[in-house]
Amino acid sequence: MEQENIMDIPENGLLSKSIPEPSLRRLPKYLNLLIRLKNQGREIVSCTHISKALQVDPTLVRKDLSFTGMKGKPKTGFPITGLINSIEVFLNLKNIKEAFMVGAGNLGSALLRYDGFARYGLRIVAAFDNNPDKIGGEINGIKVLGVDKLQNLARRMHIHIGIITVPALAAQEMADMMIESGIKAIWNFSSMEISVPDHIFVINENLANSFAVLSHKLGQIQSAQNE
Amino acid sequence: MEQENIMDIPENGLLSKSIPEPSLRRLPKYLNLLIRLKNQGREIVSCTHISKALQVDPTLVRKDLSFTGMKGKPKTGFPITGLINSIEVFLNLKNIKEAFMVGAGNLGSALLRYDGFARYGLRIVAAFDNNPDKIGGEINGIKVLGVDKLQNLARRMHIHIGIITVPALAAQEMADMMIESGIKAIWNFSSMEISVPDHIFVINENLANSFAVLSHKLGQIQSAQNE
DNA sequence: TAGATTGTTAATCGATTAACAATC
DNA sequence: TAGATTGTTAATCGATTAACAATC
Repeated sequence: MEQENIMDIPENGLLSKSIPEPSLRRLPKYLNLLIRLKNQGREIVSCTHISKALQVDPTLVRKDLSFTGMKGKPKTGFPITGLINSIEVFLNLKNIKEAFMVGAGNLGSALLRYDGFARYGLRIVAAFDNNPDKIGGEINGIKVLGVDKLQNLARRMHIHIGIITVPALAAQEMADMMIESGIKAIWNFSSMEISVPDHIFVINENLANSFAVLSHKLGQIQSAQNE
Repeated sequence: MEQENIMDIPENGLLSKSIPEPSLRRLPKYLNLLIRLKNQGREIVSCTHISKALQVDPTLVRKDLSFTGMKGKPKTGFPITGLINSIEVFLNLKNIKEAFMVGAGNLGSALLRYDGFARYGLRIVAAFDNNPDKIGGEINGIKVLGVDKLQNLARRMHIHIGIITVPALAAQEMADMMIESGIKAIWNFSSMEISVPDHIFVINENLANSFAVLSHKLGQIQSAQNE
C-alpha cells in the first residue's frame, strides 16, 4: 500500500511543515512592496525584481513565496494581484480579528489612534485600564473600561487577541487573565517578558531591548572611527 | 614568521569577530532578568539559572555572556553586579546618547512621553514636525521644532541617532536628511523600509509587519481547532 | 574530595545560497 | 528558437546543541 510516508501527505494544516520564522517575517515586506508596485500600475513581477528591491536572494524569495501556495509562470513571473491576495490569505489578514487592549497609557493610546492596523484586519474593540480618569472615556472611538470587566467581556465576545501596554509589574497578571478568558495570541509591549502555556502565541515587542541593539551598533561604529 | 593568521589576532574592534545578531538580541533579556535578581537581593547567578528562567540552552547563555568579556567562576557562577555592568558596557548603555525624533504624531508623542528609555542612555533632545500647531510646543519637556531646523541643529549638536515616526511617504526623505547631517543610526517606526548606505545602521521597527506574524499564527491555531 | 559549574571543541540542525533542469 | 524565469535539489554557512575536560 506504500503508506510509509503518510506524514508527507498531510490532510490538515497541523501536519504540514510550517513556514520558518525568518520566511514568515519577510512576507509582510514583500506585501508592502507588491502593493506599491500595484499602485504604480504594474501587473507582473519577477522574483529577480523583488530580490533587487529588497536585497533578498532571489532563490529565497521564490522559496518564501512558495509557502503561500502561489505558482509563478516561467519567463513571465507572478501576477501582482494574485500574489498580494495569496500573501494576505496566508497571513490571515483578510479576516477581521477583534482584539482587547489592556493599558490605555501613552503607548496604548497611540496604538489605539493608529488606523494603519485596520489594513491588516486588526480591530481593537475595547481598551481596559485601572485609572478612574480614563474609565468611561473613549480614545479614537474605542471605549475604555475597567480592567475588572475584561474577562467576562472577552469570553462573551470570543476575543482571541490581547494587546498589553501596561507597566512591567502588571503584565504577567494581565496575560494570565487574558488566557483564562480564551485569548489565544498576545502582543506584549511591556518590558516584562511574559510566560504562557504552549498553546498560546506571544510576541514580546520590547522596544527598549530593540533600542539596546541600536545602542551597541552605534558604539561599534563610533569606536571604529576613533581608531 | 608565522604571520599567515594575522586576521586571527585583531588589533582593533573592527577586525575582531562581532557578536551574532541572535546573541546580541538576547543580551538585553539577560540584563532585565539580572536586574530583577539583583533587586531580590541575589549576588551570584549561574548560567543554569538564567537558562531555566528564560528558556535558553545553558551552553548558549555561556557563549552569549562570553561576548561581553565577563568570566565566571566554576562551581559558583557569575557575580550579578559585575555581569550587569559588563552587559551594559557591551551594549553601550552607560553613555548618554542624544537623539532627534522626526514626527510628533501619535506614536512619536507616545515615545517622547515614555521615560523608560532613559535607563538605556537614550535622551531625545528635540522633536521635529511640519504641523504648525505642533511647532513651538513641548511634549514631556521636549521642544517641537520645524523640520527645516533639523539638519543645521543635528550638525551643530553632533546628534548621532535619528528616530523616524513620520508617515510612510516622508520616511526616506527624512532618513536622507538625517544621514546628510551626520546621523549614524536610525530607528525607523514608519511602515516604509528605508534604504541607507552601508555605514549607517537602521532598525526597521514596523509594528504592522510584526502584527502580520501574530495574525498568521492565530490563523494556524484556529484552523487547527476546526479540524 | 565530590560535584556543580565554566568554557571549549565537535556534532547537529536549519536557513541561505548555488547549481541546474524544466518551462513558457 | 533563445533566453528569462521558475522551482527543485545539493552545497554551504552559521547558529544551536551535545560532549567533555578544566576548575574551584
